Amino acid sequence: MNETEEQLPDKTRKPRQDRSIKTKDSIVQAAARLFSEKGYHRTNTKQIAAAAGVSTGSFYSYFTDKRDVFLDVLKIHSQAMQAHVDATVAQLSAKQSDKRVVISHMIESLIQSHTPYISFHRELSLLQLSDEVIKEVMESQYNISRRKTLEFMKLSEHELRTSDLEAASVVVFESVSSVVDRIVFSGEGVSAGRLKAELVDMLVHYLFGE
Amino acid sequence: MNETEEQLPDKTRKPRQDRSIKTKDSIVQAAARLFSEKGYHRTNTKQIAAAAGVSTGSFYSYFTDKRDVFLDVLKIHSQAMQAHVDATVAQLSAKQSDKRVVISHMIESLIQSHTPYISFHRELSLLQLSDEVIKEVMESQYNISRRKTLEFMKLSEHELRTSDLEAASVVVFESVSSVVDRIVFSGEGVSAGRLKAELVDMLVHYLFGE
Amino acid sequence: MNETEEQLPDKTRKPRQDRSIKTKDSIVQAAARLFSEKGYHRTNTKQIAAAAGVSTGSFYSYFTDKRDVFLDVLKIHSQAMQAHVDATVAQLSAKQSDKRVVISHMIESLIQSHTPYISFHRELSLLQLSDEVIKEVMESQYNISRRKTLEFMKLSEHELRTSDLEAASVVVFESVSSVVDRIVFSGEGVSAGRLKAELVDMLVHYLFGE
Amino acid sequence: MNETEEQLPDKTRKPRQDRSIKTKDSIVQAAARLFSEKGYHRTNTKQIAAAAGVSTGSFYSYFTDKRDVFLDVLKIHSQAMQAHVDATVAQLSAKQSDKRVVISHMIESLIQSHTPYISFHRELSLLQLSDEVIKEVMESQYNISRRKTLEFMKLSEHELRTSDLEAASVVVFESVSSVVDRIVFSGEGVSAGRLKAELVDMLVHYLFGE
DNA sequence: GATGAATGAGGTTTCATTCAT
DNA sequence: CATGAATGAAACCTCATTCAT
Repeated sequence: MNETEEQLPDKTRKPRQDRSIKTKDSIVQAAARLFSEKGYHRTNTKQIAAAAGVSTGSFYSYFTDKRDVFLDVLKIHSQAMQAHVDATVAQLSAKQSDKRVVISHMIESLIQSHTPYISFHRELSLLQLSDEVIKEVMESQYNISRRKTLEFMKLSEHELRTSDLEAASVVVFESVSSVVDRIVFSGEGVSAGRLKAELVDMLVHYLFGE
Repeated sequence: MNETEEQLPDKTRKPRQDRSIKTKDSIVQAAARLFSEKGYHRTNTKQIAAAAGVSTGSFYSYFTDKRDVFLDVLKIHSQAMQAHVDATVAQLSAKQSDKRVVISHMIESLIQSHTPYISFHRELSLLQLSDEVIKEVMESQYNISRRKTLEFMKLSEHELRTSDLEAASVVVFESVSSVVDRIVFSGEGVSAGRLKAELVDMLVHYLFGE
Repeated sequence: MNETEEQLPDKTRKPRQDRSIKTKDSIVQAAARLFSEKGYHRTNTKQIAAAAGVSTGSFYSYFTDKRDVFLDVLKIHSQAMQAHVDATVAQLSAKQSDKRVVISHMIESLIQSHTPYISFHRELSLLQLSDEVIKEVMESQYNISRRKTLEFMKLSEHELRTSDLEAASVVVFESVSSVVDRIVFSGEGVSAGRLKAELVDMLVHYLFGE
Repeated sequence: MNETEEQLPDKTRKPRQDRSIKTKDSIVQAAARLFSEKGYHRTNTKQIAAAAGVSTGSFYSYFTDKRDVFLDVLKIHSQAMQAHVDATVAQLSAKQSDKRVVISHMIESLIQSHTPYISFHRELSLLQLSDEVIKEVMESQYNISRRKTLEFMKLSEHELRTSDLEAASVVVFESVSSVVDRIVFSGEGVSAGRLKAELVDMLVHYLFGE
């Protein structure tokens, strides 16, 4: 977990052959699963290698270190998430449904895309602290999401109550994220349906005032 | 060489002398600081002991392990937080100010009480995953906070738009927590004032519809 | 931070390569020597590793802990001992020599096989106390030896004075073991030859009455 | 566990007052019990002090170190044992019973005196290895016992078969000790009665030839 | 290339002993 | 004197990483 990045001649293999790509992918998959299940620190490289069906030696020919896989897992996770949300947005915009339905779908989609990564997500907040690169990736992640939220809101700009769209997008994004987190993470307590209903209600009233 | 654990006769010291109490306290303080600064996993017991100005041996006569101090830090942190919020609530109720002001003060208070623990808070979500005891402490923490939110809302029950107070309290609590987190955590980006203003606006419209 | 132990995925290494087998063996050898020289408690894993010419890490990839090597040393020691005795028995039976000579050879053989492990042997009685597994290994060890004594006696069953062969085999085994121990262990005092002569005399008179 | 004894000005208290004597005694008692139960190495000074109802500080004003109590325990143990045997001898000699009965009583007496120290006894063999002083105490112990055995045998010298009394006394002592150990130590297997019967039989035939 | 054995720094934990109160 | 808190050396053990085969 170096913070000061030096430029070493890159020793890791750039997969060009099919088999190689598959191997690298299986390592990332294995790592993603283990990180989700047990967290970054309680997962060791030997376990990742074993779960991916390769030797520890091989692990290190695909990744410089443990943090390196983590970064890959992070990227893949982000892409999957963004893609899912993009798809949903595209679908929704086309249909031009009423606000309440749009927001409701949006949230449902977020719950879907969140679910596979429940605990991985938690991990991020921790590592973020201690690693500049991860911090940046996360930051950019956040910004992309926030900007998307912003753009999504701009589609209905003339109908919005607030004039500070920037701040509003943060508030909306955070609120949605945290409630979705709670829905996905804790099975117990208040039901998902009720929480979602209230969240939608809150956003509609906040944004459109009606 | 024992396999079947017999009774452990002399475990962690229960402070009898004043000096002892002070030592234990200084260890908790040091741990709290280090956990906040560097995170749980990047802090080791030797560092905690050193920061508290005691030997590693002392550390282990007050706590069985790192997790054990963590639990104490967690409790103290929670108590401080709850106390701060309680004080704010008490003050606000007395003044009977208008909704917007009340919520605004409330959020300000949360920001204040959150600030000292910025990163410690992040840590929690991670550790929660893998430790049943911590999970329980956190869960109970969350429930206390949620119930307080609920009670706070009930003070104005007849004015509220929603009928599902339970779900509403979760949504409100999560939204406030996450936005406050963002305000406290990231110095950059949209200013605290603007975020707070939008958050207040969202809550007022959601809860009181006006 | 786990409380409920999950499956331990990657415990001690099972030697697959030749090198690995050699390493494991050299650790056992080193441990055997050190345990004999200094006793179990005064030998630590670092010393064992160093004596075996490997790192502490290697030690722990072959054995879970010190007790674990001890068990291996114990097994190897026992096997060597049994083999030595078996060889002697085989040789003696063939020759059909007179009782006094047979017993004398037998004891001589025991002295030979005992010698390399003088103090290691002492250690056993202690550790036995506190470790169920070691207790069992020792118990089974003892039973094998006792049964062999019994079988050896049965070869001359019709000539024996006693009718309680079971009890007799215990008494014979214990007497022989302890006197052999004394012969091997303490260089000083009464000479080995004289002790052996008396031991033989005692057994002959006890068993065959003449 | 120093091997080279230096002459330090003795800091430990020489108990002159009653209370002091009682305290020292209770520490030795506690230590004896714990050593027997868990062995020397698994018993720590804190436990001994606690079991004796004193502070660790007090422990060190009565004994220079852990080994020091051990030595005391050892001495007391020996004395008790010798006394018990002496008493038995005195009683037996008076009665002038027949050989078989005498030996039988003797062994019974040894079993009685052994029982309270079963495992403590095992411990000795280990520590012996690494501590010169303990070695000497044990050696002298052994010699006293052996000499007593010798003297006991001399009472019937004219009836004995052997001419090498010295060697015979060793063989007798070792045989008796080990079989008694087995009787006391392992409750399972062949019954005490049968073992004792065979032991007596062996000794009688060996010593008196009949 | 792939393998898995080896490394060793760094973390955790214990406990005999000292010493301030 | 008694107390028990404090000490720290020394043991234990882990795991990211390297390297011989």
